[in-house]
Amino acid sequence: MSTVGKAASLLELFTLREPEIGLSDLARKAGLDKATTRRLLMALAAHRLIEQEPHSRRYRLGAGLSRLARIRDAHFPFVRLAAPVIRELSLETGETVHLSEFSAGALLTVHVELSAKANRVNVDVGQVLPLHGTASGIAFLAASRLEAVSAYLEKPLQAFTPHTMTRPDDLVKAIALAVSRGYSRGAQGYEEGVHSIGAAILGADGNPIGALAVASPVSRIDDTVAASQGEAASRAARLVSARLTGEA
Amino acid sequence: MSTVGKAASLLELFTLREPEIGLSDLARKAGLDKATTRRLLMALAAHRLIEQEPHSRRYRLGAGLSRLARIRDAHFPFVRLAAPVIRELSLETGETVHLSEFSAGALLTVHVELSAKANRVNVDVGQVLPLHGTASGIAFLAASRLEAVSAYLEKPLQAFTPHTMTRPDDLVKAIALAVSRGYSRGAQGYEEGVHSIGAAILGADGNPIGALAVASPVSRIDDTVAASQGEAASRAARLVSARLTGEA
DNA sequence: CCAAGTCGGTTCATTATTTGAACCGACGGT
DNA sequence: ACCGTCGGTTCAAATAATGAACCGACTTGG
Repeated sequence: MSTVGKAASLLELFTLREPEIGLSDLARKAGLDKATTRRLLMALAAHRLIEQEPHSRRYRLGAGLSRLARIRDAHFPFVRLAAPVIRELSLETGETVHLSEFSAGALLTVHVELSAKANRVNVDVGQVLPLHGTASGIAFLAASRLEAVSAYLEKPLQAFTPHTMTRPDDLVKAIALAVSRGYSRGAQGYEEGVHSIGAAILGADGNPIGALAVASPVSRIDDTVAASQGEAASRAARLVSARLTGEA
Repeated sequence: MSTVGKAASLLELFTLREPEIGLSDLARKAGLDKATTRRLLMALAAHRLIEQEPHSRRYRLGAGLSRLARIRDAHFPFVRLAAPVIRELSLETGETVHLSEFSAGALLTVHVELSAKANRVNVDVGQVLPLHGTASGIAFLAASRLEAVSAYLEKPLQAFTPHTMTRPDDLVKAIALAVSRGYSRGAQGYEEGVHSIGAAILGADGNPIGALAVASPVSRIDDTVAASQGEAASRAARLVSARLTGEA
């Protein structure tokens, strides 16, 4: 792996659950030498992508990241415009709703609004969703150009649960159904017990840039509920798309 | 420079004014070879820190940055907690107010609330403020441990305008004054025509972690106005500090 | 309609940077 | 007093980064 890749991997070790990590721990988790890890951290710190807590000497993500994220957000206000719609959809359905953005061949979860119910689906910001295993992904593929879909289906597809669709034929059918309905429906393709309704969000050029999904415990879902969630999700996705392209 | 440093420099080329940049342009601005630049970009893109617009083939900051910034913000909610106070202070004073966070020996501007007035001071998110040339910096130093101040004053101090204080003695006096008043006052030390009132924001351990400042055109300021801005800034900074440490 | 300049992207021999085992001193349990 | 681990450092060996030259595809303008 390139040195830059290693440095980026270090950044990715920091999570909501573990936002501060010591040097040795970091080296172990990254599979790098301690000396190497330290050099990388110093290089990152020089650009404020990493900070070191002066007291405990542990490392954490740096202020430069907030800065860069703000520049990106000002130019590409995906989360900012979508967040209120996501919240509204979560309130309307009473379920967890998450927003994801296409990046490097997969969907990256960038915003989550959790259900108020005790029995709910929990999704973490930062989770990477495969296109073929999630409702969001199927909805995304259904909105993609045909050649992009074919290219994706040619690669081997990993199974995450016994229910994950890995045969291209099955996926083509699921995608066709999503196209006709305007939303996708999937259950337990990525995690057991989770039912999801997905809808794609389109950019100015008509190509999909992300997706949103309503995630519920399977026990709470029947066809009627699914259909109503589908309508709501589809409506929300169209609203976000419209706002992104300057309409509405 | 380390390879990682070069990659980080590439990220820093993206600004609010120029959020998308082509390969050749990027290489020129960074002073790197085109081939090198491309390799770095690919490594960054693999970790979603950079994206490439499929149509124009230009590069922009990636979604991974939003993700990392969110993790950092959840752990260290500086901007999130301070933003409403900054806005309030801006409305109260009618002037531009900016918030900065200490990082790697300087203050990094992380949030700005612009004055509604036509003649106002403009500050950009991302601007790096030196500790000795700005009111924010003096306020920060005034709240720092003495040894940290001495260490900083030992290094040579760059002059940004003819008014920049570069003699350690002058700075020690300015810092002492800021300590006694609870806020700092400075004019044109960093940019001509700008008057600033700064106040430090303290973390849980009592050490400063950043600062806020009210920035006005010098023409609008007299001692009375400055004193009232000082009181307001000091109050706002204490409120942010309290919220950060969980009080209030 | 062609020539010149640009763009994004690629190649591969040369070169410089990265790497990691061993080693500090300091700290915290037992 | 001992052991393990911490953050951090060193330097010869190994590996990854580098950049001049080259592509084909577009734009521009004479």
